[in-house]
Amino acid sequence: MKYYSIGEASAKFNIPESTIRYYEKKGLLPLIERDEAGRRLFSEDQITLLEIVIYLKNTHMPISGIKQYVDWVVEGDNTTERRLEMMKNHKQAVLAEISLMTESLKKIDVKITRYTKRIQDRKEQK
Amino acid sequence: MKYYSIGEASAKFNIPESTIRYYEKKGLLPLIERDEAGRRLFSEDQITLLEIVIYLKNTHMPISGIKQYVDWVVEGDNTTERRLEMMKNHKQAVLAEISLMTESLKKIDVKITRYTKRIQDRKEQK
DNA sequence: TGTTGACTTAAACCATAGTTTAAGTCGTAT
DNA sequence: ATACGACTTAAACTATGGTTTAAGTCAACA
Repeated sequence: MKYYSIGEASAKFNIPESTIRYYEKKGLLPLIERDEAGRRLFSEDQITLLEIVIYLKNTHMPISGIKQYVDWVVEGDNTTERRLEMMKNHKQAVLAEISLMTESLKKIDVKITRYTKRIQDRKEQK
Repeated sequence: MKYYSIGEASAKFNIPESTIRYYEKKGLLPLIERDEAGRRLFSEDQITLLEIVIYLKNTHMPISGIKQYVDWVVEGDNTTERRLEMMKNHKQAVLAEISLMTESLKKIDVKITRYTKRIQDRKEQK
């Protein structure tokens, strides 16, 4: 079974080591083993969990929410319903945010069109 | 020409008055007039600018970026090219962010499917 | 043997984006 | 007259999500 150092985990996901340490301190990465020298050893499972943490972070779940999720994962199978509920709710929140961004982007596109025209008009004026 | 009070602007966009005051202090809402009592009076144009500020905020442009944009608007027509450039760049950033969220959401959907199956299986087990 | 390079810690520090507080001024409705 | 609601300010405060610093350990390579 392969173990990853913090440097390897950092490189794999392209996030700073300091962020990984911060996540561990916040409880998002529980039960990390250490070697004799006290260095973190990430199992495949923990790398997978880190990946999930990153997906949740990418979709703007707050640290406190990710922590709750991870706590439920550690607690085991009897939290499946709660995790399902949470992920469904989160999905709706993410879809709402994407909608808001997409709608706002339309207005930005209006600006792009207007500025482009203005610049064109000025060129033709010359 | 209609003027809006801060309360009306707040209600129109459903954002706290304190946020509007904060935006003004940060330079996102320049040239706001005042009545004799010192109360803010928002013109139609300024309401429109506030709307743009909100769209940019909805798409996660930092305050400093919005400030730059507003400064260019105030500076006038000779900043059209710079504003166009900025909006184009911002659009690309927003599209990238939406992509990242959409991709991450797929992984969350995998979780939803897995948890749903697990719960179904347990029901059938009974 | 000594000096890199990869790691460790706790604690301080930082940026961002507001929110809250406290004390005060108006205009109007009772 | 007064009390209420809508507004004003500066400054302090908060939350969030890290990043940086300083001092140290350890293994391997020259």
